[in-house]
Amino acid sequence: MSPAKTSSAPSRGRIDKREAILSAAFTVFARQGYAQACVKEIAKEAGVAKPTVYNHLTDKANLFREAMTAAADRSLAESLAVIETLTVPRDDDLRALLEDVGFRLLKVHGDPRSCALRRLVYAEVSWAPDLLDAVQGRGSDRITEALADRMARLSLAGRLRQADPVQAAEQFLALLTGPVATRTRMGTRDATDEELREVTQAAVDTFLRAYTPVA
Amino acid sequence: MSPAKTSSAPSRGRIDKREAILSAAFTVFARQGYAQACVKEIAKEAGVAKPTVYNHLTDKANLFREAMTAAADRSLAESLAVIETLTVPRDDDLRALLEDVGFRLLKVHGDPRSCALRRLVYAEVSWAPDLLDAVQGRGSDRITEALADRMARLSLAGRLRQADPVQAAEQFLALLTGPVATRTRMGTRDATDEELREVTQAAVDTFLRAYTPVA
Amino acid sequence: MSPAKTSSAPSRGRIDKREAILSAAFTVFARQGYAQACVKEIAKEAGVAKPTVYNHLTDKANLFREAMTAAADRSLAESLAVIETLTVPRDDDLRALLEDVGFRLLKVHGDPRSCALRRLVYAEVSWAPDLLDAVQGRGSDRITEALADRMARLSLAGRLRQADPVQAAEQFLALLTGPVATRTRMGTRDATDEELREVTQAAVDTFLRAYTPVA
Amino acid sequence: MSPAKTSSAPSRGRIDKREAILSAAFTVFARQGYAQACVKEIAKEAGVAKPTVYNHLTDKANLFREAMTAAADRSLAESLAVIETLTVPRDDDLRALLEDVGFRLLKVHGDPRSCALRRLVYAEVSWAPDLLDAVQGRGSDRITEALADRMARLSLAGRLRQADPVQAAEQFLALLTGPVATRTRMGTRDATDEELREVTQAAVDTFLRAYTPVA
DNA sequence: AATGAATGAGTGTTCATTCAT
DNA sequence: TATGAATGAACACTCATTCAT
Repeated sequence: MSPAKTSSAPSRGRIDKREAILSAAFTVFARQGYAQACVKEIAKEAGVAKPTVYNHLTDKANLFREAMTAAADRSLAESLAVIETLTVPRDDDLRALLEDVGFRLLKVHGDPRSCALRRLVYAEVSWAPDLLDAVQGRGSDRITEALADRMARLSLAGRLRQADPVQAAEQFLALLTGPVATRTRMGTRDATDEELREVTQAAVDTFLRAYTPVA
Repeated sequence: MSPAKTSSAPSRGRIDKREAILSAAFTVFARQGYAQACVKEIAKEAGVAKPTVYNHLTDKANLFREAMTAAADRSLAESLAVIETLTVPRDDDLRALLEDVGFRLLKVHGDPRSCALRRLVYAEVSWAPDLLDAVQGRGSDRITEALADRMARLSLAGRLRQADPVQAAEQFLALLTGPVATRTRMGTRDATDEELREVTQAAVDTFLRAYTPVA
Repeated sequence: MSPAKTSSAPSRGRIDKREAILSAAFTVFARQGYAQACVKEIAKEAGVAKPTVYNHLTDKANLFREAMTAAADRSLAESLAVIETLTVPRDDDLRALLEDVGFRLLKVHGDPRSCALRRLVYAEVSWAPDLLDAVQGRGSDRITEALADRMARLSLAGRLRQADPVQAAEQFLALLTGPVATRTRMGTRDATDEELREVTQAAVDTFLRAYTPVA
Repeated sequence: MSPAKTSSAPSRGRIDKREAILSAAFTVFARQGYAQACVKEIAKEAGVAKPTVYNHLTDKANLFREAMTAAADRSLAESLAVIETLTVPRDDDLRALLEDVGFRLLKVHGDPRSCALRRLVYAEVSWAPDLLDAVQGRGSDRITEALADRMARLSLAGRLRQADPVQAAEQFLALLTGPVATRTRMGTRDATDEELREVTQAAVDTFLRAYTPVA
């Protein structure tokens, strides 16, 4: 049997290799930053020869961009999956639901790969401003929008007061991630689940105090 | 007679030159990032020869650290000066005061040099983790603490409800800076004063809804 | 049935492909020089895949040699065809005949492909000295010899004075091509037909002054 | 005593090093051609480190140009010195004088460095067309002009017939160098002095037959 | 016989750093 | 003390060449 017949695709090997390179690239870039990372090391990490990297991805800069957007897509998908679960609750326990969603968002947000992604964008945005369109455009913005959608539904259902849903979403996210950022020393230290719970509870508490309908 | 005895300090020329180098270094690092910046260009920007940079600051890495901490000190001082003005107001207009302080904090936070500083810390923290001690230690942490002090006083004065002042400070800052970060695309776009006002008002509004005493 | 049996030769497709590769190679080598030319581009120009080039021609160096000798053969044939027309004229107009032959030799000599060929030989002769055997051996030398033959006949016929026919041929060619070389800036600029006519007339004039029988 | 006080110039070391590099560069380029030559080898030949080459000459291409023009200047100076000696002879022996000048021009022309220079210009002119302005402009053209000046004087003195002096110069040079070029296989083989004498005599003979006044 | 994919070797160029002045 | 000059190490990128299909 010839190797790599794991899938039915005609040239699965090529795709696998490309993805292996992108994944290795993200790992190395995350470890060393863009400029310090050298293509040779990325190639070694991916188990291919250096020119193969160039065959597939043209350029160090392009390699960087592709690796970043791939990582951003992964990260976004996880966050959206969490937000998906924020529906209008049947029983009265909105607080528990928000805490659950908030906690899981923080877990995704604090995931090493997410932290590395944010750090890299921040780091290299000055010479590659299109990273923002590729990463923030598919990332934070769409997260805020998705969350705003759910906030709007909660308002319509009378579970939150009438307010700009985008602003509510922004603030909910800010209350979650802001405090965590300082505590994890910008993502260089892991936060314990207890810390995350604590921050989540504080965030949800403040959020509900500000957004619970008065009636 | 030695040159440049224009001031009373024992060797003022030396100090001036050192500061010129540090300032030039921050400018260049901010423009190009650590790895892309080259000492030659920093030296040119400072108006000295390359070896002079080494005479004064031993190392590229050390030069970076010194330039960063100097910039961090400047930035921190500005923020603390703003927080200084957050006293317990005599009249009833706490909201106006918070909005004023918040707005000015955002102005400092959004200053190009502050943005560059944050970006650089984020960018290079992986290989220079002591940057955080030097920058965040003297920066965000002390800002949060200083703000927490004032929050505590407002609570004691009955102007805010009883609550953990550190948490209140963290959340106040988060409500301010979180939404601004996404809107300015991580500091790569300037925010208009109107945007800043709007975010400030929303932040203060939510903050007061959550922290006004119930009585 | 194998494809491309349009001709009677046993495997005409193969020959066609080989010639396509050689022609493409000469074009690319002429455009970029040996070292700067890359096999990939030659393959693209020939409309085949890179390994096909290797299948047919083993090596870059060999590809070069084959392309060069093919081009040299083409060029030589043209020159010889011109010299063929230099017969002993029946009427008295030797001058007109020489001018005609000279002009047509210059046209062949100044043809872009001839210029490129000369440039390439000159350029790469240091590492591929056998190019000279392949190109000059079949080129200039045989041209001189062929021309010397006709000079000898003209002497025998009493139309030129008694002299070493090889020397006469050499000098005739030198008087033609020498002045043209400088004027066309070594073949990088085209010479107008007027310029060529002028040079030819001067060459023939000098030649006839020197080689007309005294009687 | 400190080293390199051989001359009075303030920074003679720098100039020496630059010239050493240029000379080494010409040697290596002549041996290997532009593309095959590698800067590392040039540096080794010059006895300096590779970056020193870049400090002095910026670029491989620029290094090439500078080395070529320097060599062209040397070569031109030698030829002009020879032409300088072609004055109107007092006695009747114009033939001997022309043979002497012609022979010495051929020696210069056939000098290994001159041959290498011509080969390199021919080789690389396609990507560096300004080489022609730098080399032919200062080279062949000025040689032709200088020789034409002397031809004009000889005509005025009645030693040559009235004729376009530029054309006479061009043809004289062509009659000398043309035959030599083929015989030395484009400068890859040395010509013996006997061969050179022979060619010179033939050239001068033909030239005088064509340009001696009829009277 | 022809190709897509992969590779090892090698090049130009940059830059932090040191030394002699 | 400040500098011009020099260097060693490193890196992005290219290309001729080969193998499996």
